[in-house]
Amino acid sequence: MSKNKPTAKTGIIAIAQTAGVAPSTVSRFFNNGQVSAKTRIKIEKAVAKTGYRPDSRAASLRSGATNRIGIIIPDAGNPAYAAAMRVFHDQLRQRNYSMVLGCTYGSVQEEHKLLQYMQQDHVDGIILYTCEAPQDEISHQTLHQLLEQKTPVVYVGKQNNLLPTDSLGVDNHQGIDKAISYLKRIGRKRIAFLSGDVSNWAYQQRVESFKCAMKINKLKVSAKSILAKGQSTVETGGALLPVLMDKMPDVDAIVCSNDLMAIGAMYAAIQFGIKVPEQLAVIGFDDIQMASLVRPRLTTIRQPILQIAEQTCQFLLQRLSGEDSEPQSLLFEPELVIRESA
Amino acid sequence: MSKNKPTAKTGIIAIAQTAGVAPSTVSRFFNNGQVSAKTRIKIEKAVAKTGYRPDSRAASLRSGATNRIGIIIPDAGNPAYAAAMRVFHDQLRQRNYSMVLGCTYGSVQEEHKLLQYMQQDHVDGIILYTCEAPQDEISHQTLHQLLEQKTPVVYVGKQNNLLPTDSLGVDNHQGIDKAISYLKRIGRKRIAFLSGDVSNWAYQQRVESFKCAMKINKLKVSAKSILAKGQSTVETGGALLPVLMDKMPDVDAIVCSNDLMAIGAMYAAIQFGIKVPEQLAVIGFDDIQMASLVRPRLTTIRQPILQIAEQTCQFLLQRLSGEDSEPQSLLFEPELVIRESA
DNA sequence: TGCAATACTGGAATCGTTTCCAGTTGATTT
DNA sequence: AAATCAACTGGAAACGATTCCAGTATTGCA
Repeated sequence: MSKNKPTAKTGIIAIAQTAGVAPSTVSRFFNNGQVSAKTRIKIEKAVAKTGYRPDSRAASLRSGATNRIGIIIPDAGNPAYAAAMRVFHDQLRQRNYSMVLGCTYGSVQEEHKLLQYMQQDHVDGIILYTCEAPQDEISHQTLHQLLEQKTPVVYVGKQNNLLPTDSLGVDNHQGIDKAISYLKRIGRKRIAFLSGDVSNWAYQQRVESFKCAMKINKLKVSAKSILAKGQSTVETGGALLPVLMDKMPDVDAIVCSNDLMAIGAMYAAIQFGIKVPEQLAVIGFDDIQMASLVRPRLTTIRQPILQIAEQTCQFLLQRLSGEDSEPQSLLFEPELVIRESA
Repeated sequence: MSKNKPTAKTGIIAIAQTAGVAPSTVSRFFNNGQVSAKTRIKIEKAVAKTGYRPDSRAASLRSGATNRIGIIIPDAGNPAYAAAMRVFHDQLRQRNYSMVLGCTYGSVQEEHKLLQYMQQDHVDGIILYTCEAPQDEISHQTLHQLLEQKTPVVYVGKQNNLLPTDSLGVDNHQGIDKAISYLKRIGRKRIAFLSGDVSNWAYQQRVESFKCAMKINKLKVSAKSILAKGQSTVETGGALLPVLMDKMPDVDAIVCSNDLMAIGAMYAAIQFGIKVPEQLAVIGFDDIQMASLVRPRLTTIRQPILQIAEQTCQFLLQRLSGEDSEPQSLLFEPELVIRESA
């Protein structure tokens, strides 16, 4: 008839029992709360014996915080994003956040699914290199809920003026314009634009900027001079070049929506016996490391990738520490770095 | 004196109340359990009204499964790992797993911390591109616990014969040997080896393999011919080349522990006016995409990166689906792909 | 119409923490 | 020596789902 408690086999309660203290005390011990030296030793002994570690799910269920940051990028294989990832890692890990990564590969649906997942998973914050154009708004409601439950989201690549989020990006229009002006200045007139899937809004915007910049510079732009399909990779760049040459044989310059494509296109051109930059000037976008490693070195529109990534963390960390000011927005100026390909 | 329940404001209970059913029924609804058409509609309506989504933390606390896979790699910025990441993403997302990424940047301590974190976070499985050499075993106990609580871990890059885990990797020794033999065949004799930090076991092993292969090929290897420091990047490769030239001015070939370093070293050499491959042959390791994009194209020891990554998922998914067979181990054969740099 | 089998459903216990609230202790002050 | 205060501790109620068990409709079949 003894009323012996069934001696828990697991968790903080087990530790508490073998240490001879209350569960709440063990909890305090782990959360740097104050415990007397005596109990500290007792608990340490019990922990060492059992190899116990607290279950972060239970902790976060009760406390609310997960110490997890969701990061959504289009493609982990693109060096531009990989470089940003490194910055995130350095900044976040040291503050004891872990990162949940999702890649959209240009799919707006995937982007939305990822966002939903992260909502259910209750990440503490989200960094979003979005693909979604302002008009589709597929993810709008999810984002809205996220914000409502005080999960900070920072937008990289576009501004979202429908939602109160921090955002930052690069001035695509200005970048493209610098490239076109330069090309015109060196005497190129028949300029084409190569882009990957315009399902990625940033790329779509660059296409628009191209049209616009051409107009401003009083250059002719036809349907034939814009190609946009496939993934934004070296391979696609290489594949698109011959179809461009076919449609527009007299082209004398191309600018691409990113460096990967530019490199692919440039090498394809060279393989066709076209001289770069003499017969064909090539300009990329991003200035990834590879741009200065290819031969001829790639002239490109530089985005301050690292700087953007750092500022992104800055914004996020501010919100995470409870700051509740107006949403901030930052637009970086791209710079044309002239190397050998144009 | 009415005994009115306080009408929950949140969670599955709230939904249950507004739909007029029991919490357990709502749970069944979300887990594709069987619910009658009538209740299904009621619940759907309630869900739509409130925008409710289940909290995966609570779910996983009770059910055990998190649907989360931990991935630990040395460096997300290295294209070799980025390529693998893409494979993981494709394989795992489609099975509804999400990925928690950690980068160790060659730190064994960080590797251990990441592992501990993942244990506390109760990931369903772990893919580990380990840095740790067999002798340090810093993470051994954590790994042991993980395995004990039935969390499958698959090792990439080394075998761990102390623990019952699946593992796979590439035969470093064979790869290096192929390179050295080839260099000897084309008449190179004064061969040096450039590596990044040997805190990464794979790189350390490649250094050893180099010494060994030189011996086998009856070539002289001195302390001066092996340089190993810094991160395994293009920059380090570039920085190490001049110090090598200083120590060993008559060197006529170098092999590097990865492509990034090889590319850095190669360009640095060219910049010094050294002709590649005539005066200096350069061979890399990995065969990342960049290898065929630099000029001269890089001769390198190819690892079947994608194939390894796919097989890794295969192993993991098998374990995840409950398979309990003997640990498997797979060693891939590297292949020397001869291009222009050697 | 009656009876067994089947399909749903509700209630309560549980997962492993944190956190609030109310003691208990021991030291310090008057 | 009584009173005040801080430091520490224990107990119990959350957090939000899942899951078992038992109970009630519904169906099929004779």
